[in-house]
Amino acid sequence: MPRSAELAYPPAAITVDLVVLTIREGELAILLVRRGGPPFQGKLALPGGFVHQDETLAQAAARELAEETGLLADPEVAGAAATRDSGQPASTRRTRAAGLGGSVHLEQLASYGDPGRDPRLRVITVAYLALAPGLPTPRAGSDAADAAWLPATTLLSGPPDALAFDHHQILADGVERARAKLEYSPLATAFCPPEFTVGQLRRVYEIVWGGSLDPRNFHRKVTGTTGFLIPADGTTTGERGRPAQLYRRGDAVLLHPPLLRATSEPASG
Amino acid sequence: MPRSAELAYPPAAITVDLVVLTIREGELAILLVRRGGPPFQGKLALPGGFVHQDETLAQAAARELAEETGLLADPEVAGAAATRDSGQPASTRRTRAAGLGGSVHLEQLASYGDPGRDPRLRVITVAYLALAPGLPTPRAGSDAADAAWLPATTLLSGPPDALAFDHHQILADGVERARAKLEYSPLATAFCPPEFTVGQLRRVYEIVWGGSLDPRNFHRKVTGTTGFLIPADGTTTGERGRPAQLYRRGDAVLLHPPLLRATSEPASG
DNA sequence: CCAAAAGTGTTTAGCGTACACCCATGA
DNA sequence: TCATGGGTGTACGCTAAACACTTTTGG
Repeated sequence: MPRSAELAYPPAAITVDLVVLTIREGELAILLVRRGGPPFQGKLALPGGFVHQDETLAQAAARELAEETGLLADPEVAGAAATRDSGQPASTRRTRAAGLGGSVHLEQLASYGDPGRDPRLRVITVAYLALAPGLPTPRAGSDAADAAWLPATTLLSGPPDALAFDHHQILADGVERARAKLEYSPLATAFCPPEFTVGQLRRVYEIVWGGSLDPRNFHRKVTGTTGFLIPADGTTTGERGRPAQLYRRGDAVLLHPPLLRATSEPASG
Repeated sequence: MPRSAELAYPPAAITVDLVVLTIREGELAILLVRRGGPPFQGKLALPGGFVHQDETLAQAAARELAEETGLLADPEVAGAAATRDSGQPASTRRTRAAGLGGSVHLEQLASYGDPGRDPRLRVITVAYLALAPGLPTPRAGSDAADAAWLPATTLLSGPPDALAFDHHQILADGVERARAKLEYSPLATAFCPPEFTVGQLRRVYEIVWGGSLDPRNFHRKVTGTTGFLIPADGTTTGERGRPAQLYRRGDAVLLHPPLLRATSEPASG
């Protein structure tokens, strides 16, 4: 009857870990840091850190994201207002304004708390998934001197112990979440700059899903889904081929009907 | 730089809370307990408790579920093998064999950790969603003397402070997860006994989604989706109308294509 | 002119929807 | 015989897939 044992709880630490995905050089890339101390010294790991006493989980994730990338996040879940940049704890780090995308998509992924996942003490980590437009610099924030973008698919097919802790599993869950949400949400626009073309958006789908889509049908599909895309003024220029209409992401939060990947997908897994 | 402050972490407690859903008397019902002590004394709350030192989050959820309902769970996420009934901590509670469903669907829902959600101390709770076949008794486990099944939709439309803590939000998230997963997964079978008819399955969809479905088209749809249903020997008898073929849940984990609710759903939310 | 990318039109096949219809049982 | 629920057949409309075709740029 643990219910009666008030306040007598087993000690544990709470951290947030970030699966930060972007698209770089035609590949799905993830932000990783190299650990400077034990455990798993020298190994690659997801960026993250302890949750402070006075902040929500979403605020902690947004703070870590700002510290590692200099990007401002736009949390979607848990309803917490973590976009406010005041009330930050005294830190020498200034949260740099978002370079390309205005704000980054940030949502809670899942929690991981197996005993022994951290050899030092019981640590429960709440993983967050962040999607950002392609960042040109391999390391953005000065706080993340050891941060680097690595190809996500290469890591996924590699050995699980290439990453510290259970971060390989967290990465796999994050990529799978992103792949799934492209189907029924306008999440792909989070990988794009504020104004983008249908072709750019299609390339996002192709890279994340790992296939090819018919440009003509894709164009009709996304432009025909109300709330997905809003035409912006102007077209591309200086590119090869015919100039393309620019779009902004619409206010739709769900796609009806969804874009389905691989109709030949087996019904049983 | 919290990274260098090893082991100097803010103290917090980790709990699991359960959104246990079933279908009783033609309604979606949730298992709630009445709190016997502060805070929120006398209020209804989700069943739950502290995570023990030597157990995974999924194991903690399965243990709490067994203590509250006497049902054995079948965790699906986080890959943890919590189905083993050996290695349980010394407890006077025997996990009673599942009465109707063999095992209960159990999956991680989300984590909630706003500062102040528990006035006593910082508590991060990992919520789990459990789906069970209709239980005839309003209270199953002797450990849950104050447990009762309440209509979920009534609670959802009621005031948020009818439940303790942020449990109204957790309940809402759990119900929404269940509703969404009926579309693209065979999850509805978790509300059914091991052998069931297409009509029973359809009633699950109608109750959870809150509408009516064409019995003829529903029948063709679910029987035509490979891996969803496996015909069992025998048919129903003693019921009104023509006897119905019995089915068992298949091994499909995803439904392709999904069953869509409300084609008239607005594209923007 | 040619290559490349954007965008439109058209055909066809598959699926969801609506509903007519038959089947098998209890009362 | 009737009511009730199970199950099949069929016509219609919408959508996705496939692909021919035009448009508009850079080289």
